[in-house]
Amino acid sequence: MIAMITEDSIDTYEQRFYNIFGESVMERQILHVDVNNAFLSWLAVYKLQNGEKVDIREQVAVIGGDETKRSGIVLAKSPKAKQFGIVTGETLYSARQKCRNLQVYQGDFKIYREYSNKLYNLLLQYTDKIERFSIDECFLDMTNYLMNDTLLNKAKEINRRVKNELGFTVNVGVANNKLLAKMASDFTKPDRVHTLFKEEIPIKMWNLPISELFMIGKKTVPKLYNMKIRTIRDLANADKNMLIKKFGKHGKLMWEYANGIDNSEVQYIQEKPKSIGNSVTLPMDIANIEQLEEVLLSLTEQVAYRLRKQDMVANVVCVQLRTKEFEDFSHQAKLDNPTSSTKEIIKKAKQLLSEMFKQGMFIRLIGVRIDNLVPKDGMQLSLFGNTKNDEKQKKLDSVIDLLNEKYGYNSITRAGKLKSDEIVKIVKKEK
DNA sequence: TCTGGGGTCCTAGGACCC
DNA sequence: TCTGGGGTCCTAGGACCC
Repeated sequence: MIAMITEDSIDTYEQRFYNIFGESVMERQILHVDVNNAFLSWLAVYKLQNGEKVDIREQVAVIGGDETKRSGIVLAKSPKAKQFGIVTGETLYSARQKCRNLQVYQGDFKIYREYSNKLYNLLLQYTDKIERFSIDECFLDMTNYLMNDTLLNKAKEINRRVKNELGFTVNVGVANNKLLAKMASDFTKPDRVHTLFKEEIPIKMWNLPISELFMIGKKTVPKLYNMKIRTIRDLANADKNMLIKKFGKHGKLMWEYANGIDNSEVQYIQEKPKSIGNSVTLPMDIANIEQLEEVLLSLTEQVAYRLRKQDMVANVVCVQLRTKEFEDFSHQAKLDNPTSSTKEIIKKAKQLLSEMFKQGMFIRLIGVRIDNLVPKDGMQLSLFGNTKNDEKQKKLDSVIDLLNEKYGYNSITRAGKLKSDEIVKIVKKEK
């Protein structure tokens, strides 16, 4: 029998899907809620609620970093700014070139957190299986929470209620797994509800360019283009084993995603962090290791404080440098014993810095990250540790934490530590 | 007036042990 | 004197996400 089967027919899709997973695939009812232009919308709502007359969402406006701190990039844009071709991540300088009278506003993370929590609390009325994927995105597992209603109706209700009750708009993606729900919420914006069920994949998803697929970034796109893979359809129809050979695990993942396959669960139980980091672009390039050590200490204190608040200890310390030429380096090392002590962590961090730093380097960014975190109560006690000194250090750390909590972070400083604005002064003076 | 900061996961290569 | 693989741990760097 000769059958005419086009490559992208629904039949081949279904066939492939069941060939791989058979009947075992459990269909779940998933929503993805994505705040439209989150940082800009939230600042707009905050301003309106505090007496401001103009809605900055109606302006040609962006939320930007701070150019005086050399972090002048676009973090969010209004629809009108988008019309000028302004994109997230580009420099404010470049954005201004595209639009002469661009309005630039500074962001405020306190405001973001507040509105993010309001959204979360509203969503909790629909299901307690919510994964906070980022500050402005949530996955909802609605599988046993539909109450004789349809998933689409719930999505529309959430979309309407957020707008009416919280004052900003969201896109809601409706699907049977997380990947498809996320792809759906990304379709057309703002203030929309989109479905992406299995049978809709060929029409709604496969015509999109591969760059639109979740987990395909700017390094992978040109590689796929060289292989004549340009649309998600091309990728879905590509040979899976060839992709695995070329891209390893990532190849398998992107083939599955192109075919709409994703069996991951909504992670509604908040997991403990696996690493904690803090980094800063310096106000000006620094070529002096003593000054870098001062900054490193300041960064490390915050990291260790956050670690202790989690009741965890770290096994690995990692120091990161970026030169003025934008070259990135990092060195990491295991700690002798898992610890949350600022003193132990900074000791290792300084060793790593001196390993990496060479005379004549101009450093633009410095960062510290602690890794391989484990819960404190599960930690192994050191057989040879100096218990008395350890106890003393622990008490010191906890007193500092207490003061930080009471009077705000950075309320007290250890001897030898300079705040970053003082570093600015030093660097300026030397110039 | 160029180019943020906070994460997670993966890979390749070297050291080391059996 | 020459020649093995398998396994684990560690580190540096890179890719991706928001």
